[in-house]
Amino acid sequence: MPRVMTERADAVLALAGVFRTYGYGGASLAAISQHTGLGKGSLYNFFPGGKEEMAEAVLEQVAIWFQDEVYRPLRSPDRPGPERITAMIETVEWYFTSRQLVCLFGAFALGQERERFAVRIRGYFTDWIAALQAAFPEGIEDAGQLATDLVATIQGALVLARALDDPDVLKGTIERAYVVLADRLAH
Amino acid sequence: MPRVMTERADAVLALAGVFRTYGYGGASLAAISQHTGLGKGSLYNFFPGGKEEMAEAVLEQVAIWFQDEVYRPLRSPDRPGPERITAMIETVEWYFTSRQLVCLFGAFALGQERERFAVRIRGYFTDWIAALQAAFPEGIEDAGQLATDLVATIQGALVLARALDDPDVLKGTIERAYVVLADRLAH
DNA sequence: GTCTATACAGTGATAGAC
DNA sequence: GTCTATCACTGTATAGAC
Repeated sequence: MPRVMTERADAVLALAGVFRTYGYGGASLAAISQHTGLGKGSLYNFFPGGKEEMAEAVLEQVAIWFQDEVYRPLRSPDRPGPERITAMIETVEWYFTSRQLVCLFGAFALGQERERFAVRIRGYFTDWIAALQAAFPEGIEDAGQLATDLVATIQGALVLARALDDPDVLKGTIERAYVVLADRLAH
Repeated sequence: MPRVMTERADAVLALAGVFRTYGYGGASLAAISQHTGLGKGSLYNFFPGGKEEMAEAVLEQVAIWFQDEVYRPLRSPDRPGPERITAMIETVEWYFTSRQLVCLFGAFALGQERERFAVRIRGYFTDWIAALQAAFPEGIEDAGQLATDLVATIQGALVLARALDDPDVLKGTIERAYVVLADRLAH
Protein backbone atom coordinates (compact mmCIF):
# COMPACT_ATOMS: atom_id res chain seq x y z
CA MET A 1 0.00 0.00 0.00
CA PRO A 2 2.64 2.58 0.90
CA ARG A 3 4.55 1.30 -2.11
CA VAL A 4 1.61 2.12 -4.33
CA MET A 5 1.16 5.52 -2.78
CA THR A 6 4.79 6.31 -3.37
CA GLU A 7 4.62 5.25 -6.95
CA ARG A 8 1.50 7.27 -7.50
CA ALA A 9 3.21 10.27 -5.95
CA ASP A 10 6.16 9.73 -8.26
CA ALA A 11 3.77 9.59 -11.19
CA VAL A 12 2.18 12.86 -10.11
CA LEU A 13 5.58 14.55 -10.06
CA ALA A 14 6.33 13.30 -13.55
CA LEU A 15 2.86 14.31 -14.70
CA ALA A 16 3.44 17.86 -13.48
CA GLY A 17 6.46 18.07 -15.72
CA VAL A 18 4.51 16.76 -18.68
CA PHE A 19 1.70 19.27 -18.19
CA ARG A 20 4.20 22.10 -17.83
CA THR A 21 5.89 21.11 -21.05
CA TYR A 22 2.90 20.28 -23.22
CA GLY A 23 0.00 22.02 -21.50
CA TYR A 24 -3.16 20.17 -20.56
CA GLY A 25 -4.58 19.78 -24.04
CA GLY A 26 -1.22 19.06 -25.58
CA ALA A 27 -0.30 16.36 -23.12
CA SER A 28 -1.40 13.24 -24.99
CA LEU A 29 -1.63 9.96 -23.19
CA ALA A 30 1.15 8.73 -25.42
CA ALA A 31 3.44 11.51 -24.20
CA ILE A 32 2.32 10.97 -20.62
CA SER A 33 3.00 7.26 -20.90
CA GLN A 34 6.43 7.93 -22.33
CA HIS A 35 7.52 10.51 -19.76
CA THR A 36 6.16 8.67 -16.75
CA GLY A 37 7.42 5.30 -17.94
CA LEU A 38 3.98 3.86 -17.20
CA GLY A 39 1.74 2.10 -19.67
CA LYS A 40 -1.78 3.30 -20.20
CA GLY A 41 -3.05 0.42 -18.12
CA SER A 42 -0.97 1.52 -15.15
CA LEU A 43 -1.99 5.11 -15.63
CA TYR A 44 -5.65 4.21 -15.59
CA ASN A 45 -5.01 2.03 -12.60
CA PHE A 46 -3.66 5.04 -10.70
CA PHE A 47 -6.05 7.55 -12.22
CA PRO A 48 -9.33 5.87 -13.16
CA GLY A 49 -10.70 9.24 -14.21
CA GLY A 50 -8.16 9.52 -16.97
CA LYS A 51 -6.34 12.67 -17.92
CA GLU A 52 -8.66 14.92 -15.98
CA GLU A 53 -7.92 13.05 -12.77
CA MET A 54 -4.22 13.16 -13.55
CA ALA A 55 -4.37 16.94 -13.86
CA GLU A 56 -6.47 17.17 -10.71
CA ALA A 57 -3.85 15.19 -8.82
CA VAL A 58 -1.10 17.44 -10.13
CA LEU A 59 -2.94 20.61 -9.20
CA GLU A 60 -3.68 19.21 -5.76
CA GLN A 61 -0.03 18.32 -5.25
CA VAL A 62 1.09 21.79 -6.28
CA ALA A 63 -1.56 23.38 -4.08
CA ILE A 64 -0.38 21.38 -1.09
CA TRP A 65 3.20 22.39 -1.79
CA PHE A 66 2.22 26.03 -1.85
CA GLN A 67 0.23 25.63 1.33
CA ASP A 68 3.26 24.18 3.08
CA GLU A 69 6.05 26.24 1.56
CA VAL A 70 4.41 29.54 0.73
CA TYR A 71 1.12 30.24 2.46
CA ARG A 72 1.88 28.84 5.90
CA PRO A 73 5.27 30.58 6.21
CA LEU A 74 3.54 33.81 5.18
CA ARG A 75 1.14 33.37 8.08
CA SER A 76 3.72 32.23 10.60
CA PRO A 77 4.19 34.82 13.37
CA ASP A 78 7.71 33.58 14.04
CA ARG A 79 9.33 36.12 11.78
CA PRO A 80 8.62 39.76 10.99
CA GLY A 81 6.25 40.44 8.11
CA PRO A 82 8.74 41.89 5.65
CA GLU A 83 11.05 38.94 6.16
CA ARG A 84 8.20 36.56 5.42
CA ILE A 85 7.43 38.37 2.21
CA THR A 86 11.01 38.37 0.99
CA ALA A 87 11.25 34.69 1.86
CA MET A 88 8.13 34.03 -0.19
CA ILE A 89 9.60 35.89 -3.13
CA GLU A 90 12.77 33.87 -3.00
CA THR A 91 10.78 30.69 -2.75
CA VAL A 92 8.55 31.35 -5.73
CA GLU A 93 11.42 32.67 -7.83
CA TRP A 94 13.27 29.45 -7.21
CA TYR A 95 10.14 27.38 -7.73
CA PHE A 96 9.14 28.78 -11.09
CA THR A 97 12.68 29.15 -12.36
CA SER A 98 13.29 25.48 -11.72
CA ARG A 99 9.98 24.59 -13.38
CA GLN A 100 10.31 26.01 -16.85
CA LEU A 101 8.83 29.37 -15.84
CA VAL A 102 5.40 27.78 -15.81
CA CYS A 103 2.73 28.25 -13.18
CA LEU A 104 0.25 25.50 -13.95
CA PHE A 105 -2.60 27.44 -12.37
CA GLY A 106 -1.83 30.52 -14.41
CA ALA A 107 -1.46 28.51 -17.59
CA PHE A 108 -4.69 26.64 -16.94
CA ALA A 109 -6.45 29.93 -16.19
CA LEU A 110 -5.63 31.16 -19.68
CA GLY A 111 -6.34 27.90 -21.48
CA GLN A 112 -9.49 26.16 -22.60
CA GLU A 113 -9.28 23.93 -19.53
CA ARG A 114 -10.04 26.90 -17.31
CA GLU A 115 -13.64 26.00 -16.56
CA ARG A 116 -12.86 22.37 -15.80
CA PHE A 117 -10.46 23.33 -13.02
CA ALA A 118 -12.05 26.65 -12.13
CA VAL A 119 -12.50 25.87 -8.45
CA ARG A 120 -8.91 24.82 -7.89
CA ILE A 121 -7.56 27.72 -9.91
CA ARG A 122 -9.60 30.23 -7.97
CA GLY A 123 -8.61 28.68 -4.66
CA TYR A 124 -4.92 28.76 -5.47
CA PHE A 125 -4.97 32.50 -6.08
CA THR A 126 -7.37 33.49 -3.34
CA ASP A 127 -5.35 31.48 -0.82
CA TRP A 128 -2.14 33.09 -1.97
CA ILE A 129 -3.57 36.59 -1.77
CA ALA A 130 -5.09 35.96 1.64
CA ALA A 131 -1.87 34.49 3.04
CA LEU A 132 0.13 37.41 1.71
CA GLN A 133 -2.09 39.87 3.55
CA ALA A 134 -1.34 38.04 6.77
CA ALA A 135 2.26 39.20 6.45
CA PHE A 136 1.23 42.84 6.18
CA PRO A 137 1.27 45.16 9.16
CA GLU A 138 -2.12 45.67 10.77
CA GLY A 139 -4.35 48.44 9.63
CA ILE A 140 -3.11 48.66 6.08
CA GLU A 141 -5.72 50.14 3.83
CA ASP A 142 -6.44 48.26 0.65
CA ALA A 143 -4.40 45.30 1.85
CA GLY A 144 -6.37 43.06 -0.47
CA GLN A 145 -5.52 45.23 -3.44
CA LEU A 146 -1.83 45.37 -2.59
CA ALA A 147 -1.69 41.61 -2.21
CA THR A 148 -3.59 41.11 -5.43
CA ASP A 149 -1.21 43.41 -7.25
CA LEU A 150 1.87 41.50 -6.16
CA VAL A 151 0.42 38.12 -7.12
CA ALA A 152 -0.71 39.56 -10.44
CA THR A 153 2.73 40.97 -11.11
CA ILE A 154 4.31 37.60 -10.39
CA GLN A 155 1.97 35.97 -12.88
CA GLY A 156 2.60 38.66 -15.45
CA ALA A 157 6.33 38.32 -14.94
CA LEU A 158 5.95 34.64 -15.76
CA VAL A 159 4.05 35.46 -18.94
CA LEU A 160 6.68 37.93 -20.03
CA ALA A 161 9.59 35.73 -19.04
CA ARG A 162 8.13 32.96 -21.19
CA ALA A 163 7.31 35.31 -24.05
CA LEU A 164 10.78 36.85 -24.07
CA ASP A 165 12.44 33.58 -23.11
CA ASP A 166 14.34 35.37 -20.37
CA PRO A 167 14.30 34.16 -16.75
CA ASP A 168 15.82 37.44 -15.63
CA VAL A 169 12.54 39.17 -16.43
CA LEU A 170 10.89 37.05 -13.77
CA LYS A 171 13.46 37.81 -11.14
CA GLY A 172 13.78 41.50 -11.89
CA THR A 173 10.09 42.26 -12.17
CA ILE A 174 9.19 40.40 -9.00
CA GLU A 175 11.90 42.03 -6.95
CA ARG A 176 11.00 45.51 -8.12
CA ALA A 177 7.38 44.77 -7.29
CA TYR A 178 8.47 43.87 -3.79
CA VAL A 179 10.26 47.17 -3.40
CA VAL A 180 7.12 49.02 -4.40
CA LEU A 181 5.03 47.00 -1.99
CA ALA A 182 7.46 47.39 0.91
CA ASP A 183 7.44 51.11 0.36
CA ARG A 184 3.67 51.22 0.48
CA LEU A 185 3.50 49.05 3.59
CA ALA A 186 5.99 51.31 5.38
CA HIS A 187 3.99 54.39 4.38
CA MET B 1 -10.44 40.85 -55.31
CA PRO B 2 -11.36 43.46 -52.67
CA ARG B 3 -14.43 41.37 -52.00
CA VAL B 4 -12.24 38.43 -51.21
CA MET B 5 -9.94 40.49 -49.05
CA THR B 6 -12.88 41.79 -47.08
CA GLU B 7 -14.24 38.33 -46.55
CA ARG B 8 -10.87 37.08 -45.48
CA ALA B 9 -10.59 39.97 -43.05
CA ASP B 10 -14.03 39.11 -41.72
CA ALA B 11 -12.90 35.54 -41.30
CA VAL B 12 -9.83 36.68 -39.38
CA LEU B 13 -12.01 38.64 -36.98
CA ALA B 14 -14.21 35.62 -36.38
CA LEU B 15 -11.13 33.44 -36.00
CA ALA B 16 -9.78 35.71 -33.30
CA GLY B 17 -12.93 35.15 -31.31
CA VAL B 18 -12.68 31.39 -31.74
CA PHE B 19 -9.07 31.31 -30.59
CA ARG B 20 -9.90 33.47 -27.59
CA THR B 21 -12.72 31.15 -26.62
CA TYR B 22 -11.13 27.78 -27.25
CA GLY B 23 -7.40 28.50 -27.33
CA TYR B 24 -5.20 27.43 -30.20
CA GLY B 25 -5.16 23.73 -29.49
CA GLY B 26 -8.81 23.65 -28.49
CA ALA B 27 -10.03 25.42 -31.60
CA SER B 28 -10.96 22.50 -33.81
CA LEU B 29 -11.63 23.03 -37.47
CA ALA B 30 -15.17 21.95 -36.80
CA ALA B 31 -15.59 24.76 -34.26
CA ILE B 32 -13.83 27.19 -36.55
CA SER B 33 -16.07 26.23 -39.44
CA GLN B 34 -19.13 26.65 -37.27
CA HIS B 35 -18.22 30.04 -35.82
CA THR B 36 -16.97 31.54 -39.07
CA GLY B 37 -19.80 30.13 -41.11
CA LEU B 38 -17.29 28.88 -43.63
CA GLY B 39 -16.85 25.30 -44.75
CA LYS B 40 -13.50 23.65 -44.49
CA GLY B 41 -13.02 24.09 -48.21
CA SER B 42 -13.42 27.84 -47.92
CA LEU B 43 -11.15 27.99 -44.91
CA TYR B 44 -8.38 26.18 -46.75
CA ASN B 45 -8.98 28.42 -49.70
CA PHE B 46 -8.30 31.47 -47.54
CA PHE B 47 -5.64 29.83 -45.42
CA PRO B 48 -3.81 27.13 -47.38
CA GLY B 49 -1.52 26.60 -44.43
CA GLY B 50 -4.40 25.39 -42.29
CA LYS B 51 -4.89 26.26 -38.67
CA GLU B 52 -1.39 27.55 -38.21
CA GLU B 53 -1.88 30.09 -40.98
CA MET B 54 -5.23 31.06 -39.50
CA ALA B 55 -3.59 31.78 -36.16
CA GLU B 56 -0.76 33.65 -37.87
CA ALA B 57 -3.31 35.85 -39.62
CA VAL B 58 -5.08 36.52 -36.35
CA LEU B 59 -1.89 37.42 -34.52
CA GLU B 60 -0.87 39.67 -37.39
CA GLN B 61 -4.21 41.43 -37.32
CA VAL B 62 -3.99 41.98 -33.57
CA ALA B 63 -0.40 43.17 -33.87
CA ILE B 64 -1.40 45.71 -36.52
CA TRP B 65 -4.23 46.91 -34.32
CA PHE B 66 -1.86 47.44 -31.43
CA GLN B 67 0.61 49.21 -33.68
CA ASP B 68 -2.11 51.62 -34.79
CA GLU B 69 -4.05 52.08 -31.57
CA VAL B 70 -1.49 51.57 -28.86
CA TYR B 71 2.13 51.83 -29.91
CA ARG B 72 1.89 54.74 -32.34
CA PRO B 73 -0.18 56.93 -29.98
CA LEU B 74 2.37 56.19 -27.26
CA ARG B 75 5.08 57.55 -29.53
CA SER B 76 3.12 60.51 -30.84
CA PRO B 77 4.63 63.79 -29.62
CA ASP B 78 1.27 65.55 -29.97
CA ARG B 79 0.31 64.99 -26.37
CA PRO B 80 2.23 64.99 -23.11
CA GLY B 81 3.72 61.68 -22.00
CA PRO B 82 1.48 61.03 -18.98
CA GLU B 83 -1.60 61.65 -21.10
CA ARG B 84 -0.39 59.14 -23.67
CA ILE B 85 0.12 56.54 -20.97
CA THR B 86 -3.32 57.03 -19.44
CA ALA B 87 -4.82 56.87 -22.91
CA MET B 88 -3.02 53.59 -23.51
CA ILE B 89 -4.34 52.20 -20.28
CA GLU B 90 -7.89 53.12 -21.15
CA THR B 91 -7.47 51.61 -24.58
CA VAL B 92 -6.14 48.28 -23.42
CA GLU B 93 -8.64 48.05 -20.58
CA TRP B 94 -11.42 48.49 -23.08
CA TYR B 95 -9.77 46.15 -25.55
CA PHE B 96 -9.30 43.20 -23.22
CA THR B 97 -12.56 43.73 -21.36
CA SER B 98 -14.45 43.55 -24.64
CA ARG B 99 -12.47 40.45 -25.65
CA GLN B 100 -13.16 38.01 -22.86
CA LEU B 101 -10.16 39.15 -20.81
CA VAL B 102 -7.90 37.27 -23.19
CA CYS B 103 -4.65 38.52 -24.66
CA LEU B 104 -3.93 36.03 -27.41
CA PHE B 105 -0.20 36.70 -27.22
CA GLY B 106 -0.14 36.13 -23.49
CA ALA B 107 -2.25 33.00 -23.79
CA PHE B 108 -0.09 31.65 -26.61
CA ALA B 109 3.04 32.44 -24.59
CA LEU B 110 1.83 30.14 -21.82
CA GLY B 111 0.52 27.40 -24.09
CA GLN B 112 2.19 24.61 -26.01
CA GLU B 113 1.94 26.70 -29.16
CA ARG B 114 4.50 29.12 -27.77
CA GLU B 115 7.42 27.97 -29.89
CA ARG B 116 5.44 27.95 -33.09
CA PHE B 117 4.59 31.64 -32.75
CA ALA B 118 7.63 32.64 -30.71
CA VAL B 119 8.75 35.40 -33.06
CA ARG B 120 5.38 37.12 -33.16
CA ILE B 121 4.88 36.77 -29.43
CA ARG B 122 8.25 38.25 -28.66
CA GLY B 123 7.71 41.10 -31.10
CA TYR B 124 4.36 41.99 -29.62
CA PHE B 125 5.81 42.48 -26.16
CA THR B 126 9.09 44.10 -27.14
CA ASP B 127 7.24 46.58 -29.34
CA TRP B 128 4.84 47.38 -26.55
CA ILE B 129 7.63 47.90 -24.02
CA ALA B 130 9.64 50.03 -26.42
CA ALA B 131 6.67 52.21 -27.34
CA LEU B 132 5.81 52.72 -23.71
CA GLN B 133 9.30 54.03 -22.98
CA ALA B 134 8.80 56.62 -25.69
CA ALA B 135 6.13 58.20 -23.51
CA PHE B 136 8.48 58.52 -20.55
CA PRO B 137 10.31 61.76 -19.77
CA GLU B 138 13.87 61.85 -20.99
CA GLY B 139 16.65 60.63 -18.77
CA ILE B 140 14.65 58.19 -16.74
CA GLU B 141 16.86 55.53 -15.29
CA ASP B 142 15.73 51.96 -15.79
CA ALA B 143 13.09 53.06 -18.26
CA GLY B 144 13.13 49.62 -19.80
CA GLN B 145 12.48 48.00 -16.44
CA LEU B 146 9.63 50.35 -15.61
CA ALA B 147 8.01 49.71 -18.97
CA THR B 148 8.50 45.96 -18.61
CA ASP B 149 6.91 46.06 -15.18
CA LEU B 150 3.77 47.79 -16.40
CA VAL B 151 3.30 45.42 -19.32
CA ALA B 152 3.92 42.47 -17.03
CA THR B 153 1.38 43.76 -14.54
CA ILE B 154 -1.20 44.12 -17.29
CA GLN B 155 -0.62 40.53 -18.34
CA GLY B 156 -0.76 39.33 -14.77
CA ALA B 157 -3.94 41.26 -14.19
CA LEU B 158 -5.44 39.39 -17.15
CA VAL B 159 -4.38 36.06 -15.66
CA LEU B 160 -5.89 36.92 -12.31
CA ALA B 161 -9.04 38.42 -13.78
CA ARG B 162 -9.60 35.18 -15.68
CA ALA B 163 -8.72 33.00 -12.72
CA LEU B 164 -11.04 34.90 -10.38
CA ASP B 165 -13.57 35.56 -13.11
CA ASP B 166 -13.64 39.21 -12.14
CA PRO B 167 -13.09 41.97 -14.72
CA ASP B 168 -12.66 44.50 -11.91
CA VAL B 169 -9.34 42.87 -11.03
CA LEU B 170 -8.06 43.87 -14.45
CA LYS B 171 -9.17 47.45 -14.15
CA GLY B 172 -8.07 47.95 -10.57
CA THR B 173 -4.68 46.34 -10.86
CA ILE B 174 -3.78 48.18 -14.04
CA GLU B 175 -4.82 51.55 -12.70
CA ARG B 176 -2.91 51.10 -9.47
CA ALA B 177 0.13 50.06 -11.49
CA TYR B 178 -0.17 53.28 -13.41
CA VAL B 179 -0.19 55.32 -10.23
CA VAL B 180 3.00 53.61 -9.12
CA LEU B 181 4.63 54.24 -12.48
CA ALA B 182 3.56 57.88 -12.64
CA ASP B 183 5.00 58.43 -9.21
CA ARG B 184 8.31 56.94 -10.26
CA LEU B 185 8.41 58.97 -13.47
CA ALA B 186 7.78 62.18 -11.55
CA HIS B 187 10.49 61.32 -9.04
C1' DG C 1 -15.11 29.73 -54.43
C1' DT C 2 -17.89 26.76 -51.69
C1' DC C 3 -19.55 22.62 -50.25
C1' DT C 4 -19.65 17.32 -49.10
C1' DA C 5 -17.32 13.21 -48.63
C1' DT C 6 -13.43 11.09 -47.28
C1' DA C 7 -8.57 9.82 -46.04
C1' DC C 8 -5.73 8.79 -42.41
C1' DA C 9 -3.29 9.83 -38.26
C1' DG C 10 -3.87 10.39 -33.56
C1' DT C 11 -6.91 10.88 -29.51
C1' DG C 12 -8.74 9.14 -24.85
C1' DA C 13 -10.29 5.14 -23.07
C1' DT C 14 -11.16 0.02 -22.42
C1' DA C 15 -10.56 -5.12 -22.47
C1' DG C 16 -8.13 -8.92 -21.63
C1' DA C 17 -3.74 -11.67 -21.52
C1' DC C 18 -0.18 -12.40 -18.37
C1' DG D 1 -0.51 -4.36 -11.39
C1' DT D 2 1.28 -3.90 -15.98
C1' DC D 3 1.31 -4.48 -20.65
C1' DT D 4 -0.60 -4.98 -25.62
C1' DA D 5 -4.23 -4.75 -28.68
C1' DT D 6 -8.02 -2.55 -29.92
C1' DC D 7 -12.12 0.39 -29.51
C1' DA D 8 -14.89 4.39 -31.13
C1' DC D 9 -14.10 8.88 -31.98
C1' DT D 10 -12.15 13.37 -33.38
C1' DG D 11 -8.39 15.76 -35.32
C1' DT D 12 -6.40 18.03 -39.64
C1' DA D 13 -6.22 17.96 -44.22
C1' DT D 14 -7.47 16.78 -48.99
C1' DA D 15 -10.24 15.51 -53.26
C1' DG D 16 -13.64 16.30 -56.17
C1' DA D 17 -18.54 17.60 -57.38
C1' DC D 18 -20.96 21.68 -58.30
